[in-house]
Amino acid sequence: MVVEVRQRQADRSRGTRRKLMEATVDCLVERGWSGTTTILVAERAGVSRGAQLHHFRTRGELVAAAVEHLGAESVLVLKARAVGVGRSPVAVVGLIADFYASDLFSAALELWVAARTDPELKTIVLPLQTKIGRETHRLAVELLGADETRPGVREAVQITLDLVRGLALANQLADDRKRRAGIVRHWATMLEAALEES
Amino acid sequence: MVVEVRQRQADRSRGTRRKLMEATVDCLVERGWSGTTTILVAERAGVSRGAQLHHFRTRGELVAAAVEHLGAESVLVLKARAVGVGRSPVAVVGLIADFYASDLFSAALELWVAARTDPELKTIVLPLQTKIGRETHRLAVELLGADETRPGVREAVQITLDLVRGLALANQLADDRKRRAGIVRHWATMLEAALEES
DNA sequence: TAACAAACAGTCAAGACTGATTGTTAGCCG
DNA sequence: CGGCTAACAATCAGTCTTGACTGTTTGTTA
Repeated sequence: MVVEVRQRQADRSRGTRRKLMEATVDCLVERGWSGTTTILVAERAGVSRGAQLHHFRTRGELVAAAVEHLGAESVLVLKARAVGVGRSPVAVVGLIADFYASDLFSAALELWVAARTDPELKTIVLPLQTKIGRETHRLAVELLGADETRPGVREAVQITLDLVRGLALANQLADDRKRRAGIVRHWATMLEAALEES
Repeated sequence: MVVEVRQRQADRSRGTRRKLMEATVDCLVERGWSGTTTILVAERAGVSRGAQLHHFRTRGELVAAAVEHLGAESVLVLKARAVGVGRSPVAVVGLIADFYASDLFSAALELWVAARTDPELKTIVLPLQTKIGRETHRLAVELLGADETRPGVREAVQITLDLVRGLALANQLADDRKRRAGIVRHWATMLEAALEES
């Protein structure tokens, strides 16, 4: 019984933390970095301010946790979507481009930009960004079935990722889907050639 | 005499406004959007708070003016740098990529991201962004000596611009110059092929 | 069952930011 | 020379955000 109850408590605790972290991400998407206040997060999470402060003593702590959460979730989402996607360059580039056009990226972008001028945030975001960047690269290589030992292939994959980030940027202020699709298609063709080139 | 003095006054007024707008851009670069407070801007500009409020009654007014100023300056800077640059794709792509890696872009990015969740700012930034995007595209076409009537050329130029924006993003948190140079070189080769392809 | 710990709720004071109000100076006009 | 206006200065009140503090409920251990 003792163990069970402890489990129940731990579960609840974890649930509350999760709700807070997810509410933080939601706020980032809806209100942006400066609009993400602790009060708003608590309200959105349906958690009292006291409970919030119990779990995350400062805004920094909350954000740090949210960043980690966001990073983990991003990778998961991307991998999940990758299941069942064709291996053709168009499909793969489209997949990644669409992912970068999602709300998750908007939230990440808010953190990214804020981290530039916020040292505390930077120490959290920078290493995570590096890690996610690497993982995304690896996933792209895998999905494309690319052979990185061949000359130019590694660069082509890098171009793909930098390009989709640029496209994602253009998508922040207005719906850029149509233009994006055209560019994705065009780049996919070039990428295919680069991958197959002997 | 009357006219002269009026002129002197008008000059001073314009100078103060300019100082305020430039200080706003500086603050954006150094402190980010939420760190750009009216007080800080006034201090940086060496202008009293009263004078500031005299010229720009609200924060919104100040920012709107700064955005316009930034836009105009960006185009000028880019065009100025373009003078005397070789017409080879490597040189042109490098030029644009370096420009997007400058402080001016950091400031623009702050506004860009903030505008996503700030309707007032959005109404200012969006049209200007469209305009600058078009001008940059035109400039790139001109510098590259590209013939947009040929198939794929327009898309190749668009890819170039979206790519450099993606690269600029990666450059925000850490100095990415080395990696960027490699990608620029690689893409320039692909671009050259795309432009010359009959 | 009594002592204790963890989760949670509500209140409050300090500090920051914005914008409004009031006062001052320089130069023109009649 | 006195009134008048534009530019500028200084102060102040209201609002928002943060995090500290105190109290309450629920669960745990001896």
